[in-house]
Amino acid sequence: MGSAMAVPLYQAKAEFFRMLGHPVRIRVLELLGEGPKQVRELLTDTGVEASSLSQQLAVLRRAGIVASAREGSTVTYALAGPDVADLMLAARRILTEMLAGQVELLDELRESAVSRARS
Amino acid sequence: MGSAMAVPLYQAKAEFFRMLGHPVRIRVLELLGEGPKQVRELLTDTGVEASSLSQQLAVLRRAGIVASAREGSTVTYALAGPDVADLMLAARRILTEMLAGQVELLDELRESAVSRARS
DNA sequence: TGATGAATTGCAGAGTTCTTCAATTGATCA
DNA sequence: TGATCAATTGAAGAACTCTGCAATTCATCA
Repeated sequence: MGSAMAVPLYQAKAEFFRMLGHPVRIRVLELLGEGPKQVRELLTDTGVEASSLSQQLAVLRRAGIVASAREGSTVTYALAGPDVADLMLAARRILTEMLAGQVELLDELRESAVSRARS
Repeated sequence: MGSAMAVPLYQAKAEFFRMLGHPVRIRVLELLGEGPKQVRELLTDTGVEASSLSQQLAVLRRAGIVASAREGSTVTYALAGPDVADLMLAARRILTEMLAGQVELLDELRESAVSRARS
């Protein structure tokens, strides 16, 4: 404990969320939530360029949120720990609520736009 | 339901996380978790430039995660709904676990670096 | 060994986000 | 009204991220 260069917690949090902030990375994490997957599977499931996927996998690897293992000529990825799966579930739950909230908000906005138009 | 231009869910998620991915925005959300705050309070608590804070508040506002209300010459911000507070709590919990995991991972890395150095 | 397939890395250009300065809006009060 | 404080907006440059091409690594197998 007590490193020479402690990163403030709020900054670590921000970096963590930023790391999650990319559609391909989200998809990969959700796919890995189902279980370990080979890169070829991730490739076909996401439909992105091989090198582009690799770049995003590298981001997740550097963050320590996934782990890769070479098996012969193929590479398999998996979530780095059970917490990560929990995290993805929590995020999904939270986001579903959030998006529901946004829909309501949208309705409100629509409503007030209408009343503004009427006046 | 069923808008003309539905955004894929994983993209909405990515945007949401990206929106969280900034140290000042994280700090603001945590401060607002304690209760509504005036901009002046946020200013002194975060210590950033006024215009910089305003920019970040605008990001949170556009995302619909905070709400602002003018009261005389000052403006007060609050979390836009109870889900948001839950979200922040969940994120904190998750991240604490994650960071603990990272420390372990770091220990492992240190360990393997040492054994590599030995061989 | 060389040819092939799987995955990664390096890199350049396009695009996005951050910060800061200056200008603006809105409210208060002498 | 004009002076002042609070907060926001606009805009420009620096910094960062993303994509896709080309080159590379690593393993397999004829």
